[in-house]
Order: sequence, then structure tokens, then C-alpha cells
Amino acid sequence: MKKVTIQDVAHKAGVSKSTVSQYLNQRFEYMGVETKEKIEIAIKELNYQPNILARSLKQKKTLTVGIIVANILHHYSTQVCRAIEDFFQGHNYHVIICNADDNPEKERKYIEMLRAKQVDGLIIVPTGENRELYKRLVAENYPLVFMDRKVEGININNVILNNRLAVHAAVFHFVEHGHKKIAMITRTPKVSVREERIKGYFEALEHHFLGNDVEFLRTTELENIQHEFARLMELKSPPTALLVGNDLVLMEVLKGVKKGRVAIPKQLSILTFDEVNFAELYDPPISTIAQPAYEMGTKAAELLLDQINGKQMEESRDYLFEGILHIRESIASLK
Amino acid sequence: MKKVTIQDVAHKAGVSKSTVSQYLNQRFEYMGVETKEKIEIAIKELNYQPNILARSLKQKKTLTVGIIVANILHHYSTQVCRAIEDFFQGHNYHVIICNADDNPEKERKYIEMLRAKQVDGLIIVPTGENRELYKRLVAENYPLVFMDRKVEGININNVILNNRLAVHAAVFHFVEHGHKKIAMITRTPKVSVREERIKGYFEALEHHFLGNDVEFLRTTELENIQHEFARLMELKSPPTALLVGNDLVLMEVLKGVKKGRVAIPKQLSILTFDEVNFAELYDPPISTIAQPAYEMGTKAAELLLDQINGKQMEESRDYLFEGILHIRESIASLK
DNA sequence: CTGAAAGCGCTAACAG
DNA sequence: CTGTTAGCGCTTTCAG
Repeated sequence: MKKVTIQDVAHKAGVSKSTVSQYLNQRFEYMGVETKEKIEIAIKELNYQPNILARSLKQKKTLTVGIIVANILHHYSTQVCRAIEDFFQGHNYHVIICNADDNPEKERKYIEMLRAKQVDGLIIVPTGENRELYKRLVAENYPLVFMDRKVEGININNVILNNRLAVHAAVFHFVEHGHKKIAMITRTPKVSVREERIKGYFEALEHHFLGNDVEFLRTTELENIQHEFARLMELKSPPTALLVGNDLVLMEVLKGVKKGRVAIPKQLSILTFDEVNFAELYDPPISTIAQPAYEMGTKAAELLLDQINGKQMEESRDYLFEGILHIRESIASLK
Repeated sequence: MKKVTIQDVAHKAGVSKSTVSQYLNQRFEYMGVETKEKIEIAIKELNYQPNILARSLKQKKTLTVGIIVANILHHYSTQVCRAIEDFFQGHNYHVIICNADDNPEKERKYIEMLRAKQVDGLIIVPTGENRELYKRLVAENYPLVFMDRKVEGININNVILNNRLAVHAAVFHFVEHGHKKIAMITRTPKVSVREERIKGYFEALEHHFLGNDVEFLRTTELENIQHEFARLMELKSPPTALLVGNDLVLMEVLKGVKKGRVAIPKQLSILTFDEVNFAELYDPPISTIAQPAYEMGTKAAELLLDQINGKQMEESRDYLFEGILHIRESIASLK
């Protein structure tokens, strides 16, 4: 498994290292056509592959960017990653994807690892709990874009869903169909998304004069979702409509639906955030608020590339996208 | 965004580069405790991060391995990746995951990219169509393990499911429940898995004297699965049981089930390869043949690490794992 | 049009 | 116990 180096190629072709380097970098303007051919042949014969490490070390850029997603199990994350990959592929960059698994410690390690590997920039769906580290990156002016979640006090480009608006739309849809007892279930609001959604939820209830029944809002860890859902349905006056925080929460809710033999949508109408691959196949088909994940990923990638190239036009700011309602049979009309 | 180098640290601490390097590599046996402290402080103050690129260049190893999966959308792939990551994390290696998207061209590019990045080894779920490239890697004695799919004529460690056995078990289960018309639907058999499964299917039919109705075997591209499924159910004598090739095929079949209003399991019993996250939630719950994906990933990782460390004990060979039947309500008894 | 030489940031003998 | 030195494989002036 001997590595063949540029030196070997040069030797075989009877030229110097630098000439081979020229060749590799497509600078053959002033290169003799036969030199070129000799090099070509030597490379083929030796099956030479340049060592990117050495090149990056010299050039001080790796043409590689990193993505760290909080949790790759979300359909949203995979979509976003795909978009970013597609974008950067077209710009001759490599992309390294890391999954923090909702674990701030892992996130920290990945950030440090990627920086040590000298990636040229980072797109992060932050866990939100490494504020100091984020700050340091921003202070160093390291190319960085956040997605999906904002972190208080960090001045950075954010690509996010307009969560409040999305929740307003969801609640409005329920109200239109005659629902008055509208609940929401989501994971514990450690990150901005969930906070925004909760805020939007209360705003919407208020706007529709539906009071502000704290019992109808359930926030807990994923493991307890089933339990909380059961408790929700055991209320003396249970909700007739439920807004679900994301695809993973939905899975738990549906398990609860099954266990508790809750009739959807007769007994309870359901609307969930995020696209779910089996939404259409479930009985009844589940209504969703999809995020334009691919577009959002592309936007984040563009912003990052601009930063890398020092072409950032404006101040850092939020780039808001709108949720897309897919109304299916999981919502009953009470009118 | 100035990069701080080992030189800067050395300067600030008033020692030489090499001493700092010693420190970084935990060789403080013979290091003065105050030297150590000075370095410690300098690193903190400068917020120094070693440049892995430079280190790897020198050491001729990157402590990084690559995984290339044929299609990350398979639940199997994500499980496997997780296992491999967990394993290597524990051995201080980094893992880069790439998704070939069932595209041999992409696969080739990723292999070349990862090699150029000097990863120390590769675990591949091969598309099967880059035989020459695979061969070259093997010839170079490059650390390499294949998973899930064998490639004819490549002498390499393979970690795979015993597909024939799994299909035998599946057919046996159907037969036990009185099924005689057992169909199978899967993607076009470009890779060994599918071939093995088809072979196993015919073997099992023969063994149970069920004849060899070619009409009951459907192999086609993912896009045509729905169509083929419909045709299967339109036969004058349609099957009563169906074995589904994998989770993605299942999605298509279930769409077909819905469109064609096929009653599961009354009209058709279903058993699918691979775990599916909503298997339990579907109505009726879907029976599956799970692969011990996590164990398989771990095994592959072990094999790779041994190769990297030159500790490969035996000849390359196949490591077979057994499928795990999860029988749920999607299978009716005809007795 | 091509080659010599310096250097990217780090490690690894080997002196001292 | 610490510093000097020589590279890892590549790119990049700058001569020729």
C-alpha cells in the first residue's frame, strides 16, 4: 500500500515536481504538449492520487464544510443535509455531516473536530447549549450559519421557519373547523423553535378568544410524550384538536393513540409539524405543516459560501421561511 | 480569523515548538511541571487548536475512516452507521459518512475523495458496479470491508445477512399458516442481496412443493413497484402472501395497497425485509424480517480496525448474520 | 515553457 | 528535561 507522490510522477515523467503540480492544477497554458502527455501517462501508470491533506495545508483551505445537525432522525435534517450537499457539490466543496444526537457535549466535540480538520465553514442546527463556544466562533469571524433554531444573543445568520406564523395558521385552521379545545404537545422548550411555537400558540388562542388553558399545553421529554398524551386525553374535558411538535413526537403520540384507542379524527383531530414519510399511509392520513427544508438548506449553503468568500453583503439576520399546510383526513370538522 | 499555530504557543510559553508538541501528545514524563503549566496557560489564552491536517500529513495517518452507503434512506443504513460511529468513537477515530444514492458514479467519486483525504480505511455498502475500482483497492491492500452486498470476484471481508436462510424462514412461516400462493416483490437484482433472496425464494418454494410460478416474482425499479404490485393483484389467481424486498419497496407496496383497496391481511398477508419505524403503527401492524444491523455494523468496524492495525488474523471471508422474524398481524392464517 | 527552493503546521529522532 | 533539525506532500514565486 505504498503511497505514490507527486515526486514519483515527476521522476517517471522526467520532469520536476512543480511541473506536475502545474499540470494537476490545470495550468497548462505554457506547458509543452509533450510534457503534458508524459505527465498524463505517468499519472495513469502509477495510478497517482494527489494528497489533499498536503494541498490543504499549503493552501490554507480545505474546500470542505461541515454540517452539524442536532438530531439526524428528523426528516427535516436529512432534507436539509441533502440540499446543502447538492449545493456545495456544485461548487466543488466537500461536505461532512455530523449528528449531535441532541447532545450538547457531542455537538461541542464535533465543532472542535471539524475546526481541527480545518473545514472552511460550518452550518449548525444548534442544540443551543454551547453558547460560549458559538460566541467564540462568531468573535473569530468563522464562517457559520445557524438553521432551524436561534440562540439568544448570538449575532449570526439564521435560516428558520416562521414558527409563530405557522402555529397561527394551524390554530386558525382548527378554529375554522369548529374546534375550541386545541391542545399542543411538544418537547421541552430548550430551543427557540419550541419557544416560538408556544408563544404563537398562546397568541393564536387569545386572538380567537379561546382562553388560555395551560392544561392543553404539554411539554416534556420524548420518553414521556406517551404518558403526557394519555393524561391529556384523560382530562374531564379533553381537547378535540392536537398540534404536534415534530415527527418524532408524532411517533410517540401515535403510539399513545393506539394504546388509548383514541379515534382519529372523530375524537381527536391531529396536525403535526414536519413532513412524515407515512403521513399518507396512516389511517387516517395525517395533516402536516411541512417546512420547505430543501429551500432552507440551499439558502443556508448560499449564505455560508458567501461568508467563506468574504462576500457577505449585509449584516447577519434571520431568513424566515413559511410552513406549508397539508390538510388531510386527520382533521374533522365539528360544524 | 487568524490561525494560531504551535509556534505562537511556544513563543508565548517561552519554550520551543517541540516541547509544546510533546505536551500536546501527552508525553510529559520528563517535562518540568512549570514548563507544563506555562504551556497550559499559553494554550488557554491563545485558544489554540492543533491543526490536524499538519499532524496527519506528518504521521501518515488521519485516524479517520469513511463509510459509503448505497442509500442512506434505508433504515438499515442509518443503524449500521450509528454502530460504526459508536465503535470508532471509542477508539479515537473519526468517521465520515457518505451517501452514494444508489449511484455508482457518486460512489466512485466518494471513494476517490475519501482516499484523497487519506482516510485510514473504508466500509462500503457497495452499489456493486465499480468492480475495477474495488479490485484496485483490494490489490493495494487498502483496509476495506463490504457490508450487506457481496461483489462477485472480490476477495474481501463481507458482513452480510444470510439472505437465503431468511427467505426460507419467511416462506416457511407463510406455509405454516396455510399459504400456497406466495409472491415476492423486490427491486431489480443488480446486487447480491437480491439475487440471494430470489434464489432462496425459489429453493423454498421447491422445498414445499409449491411449484415455481414465475408470475409471483416481481422485480422492478422503485418507480414501478406500485404498478407491478397492481398487476400482481390483478392476476386471475392472485397471491395470498407477499414477501417485500425492503423498507423502501414496502412504502410503494403500501401505497398500492391503499390505492387498490387491498385488505391486509384478509386478502393478502405481508412480510417485509428490514425494520420499519411505523411497522407497529400501521393498521394492521406489519410483520418484518429485521436485520441485526447494529451488530453487523459493529462487526464490520472491528474487522476494519484490525485491518488498519495489520492485525487481520484470517483470510478474508463472509460474516453471516441471521434475520429476525417479527410476526405481527399483517399475516393471516388460512387454516 | 520548466526547475529550484522555500514553506504550510506539525512530529520525531537526536543532541545537549 | 528541552531545543535543533529534518522532513510529511504539496503549491508557489521566481529564475532561467
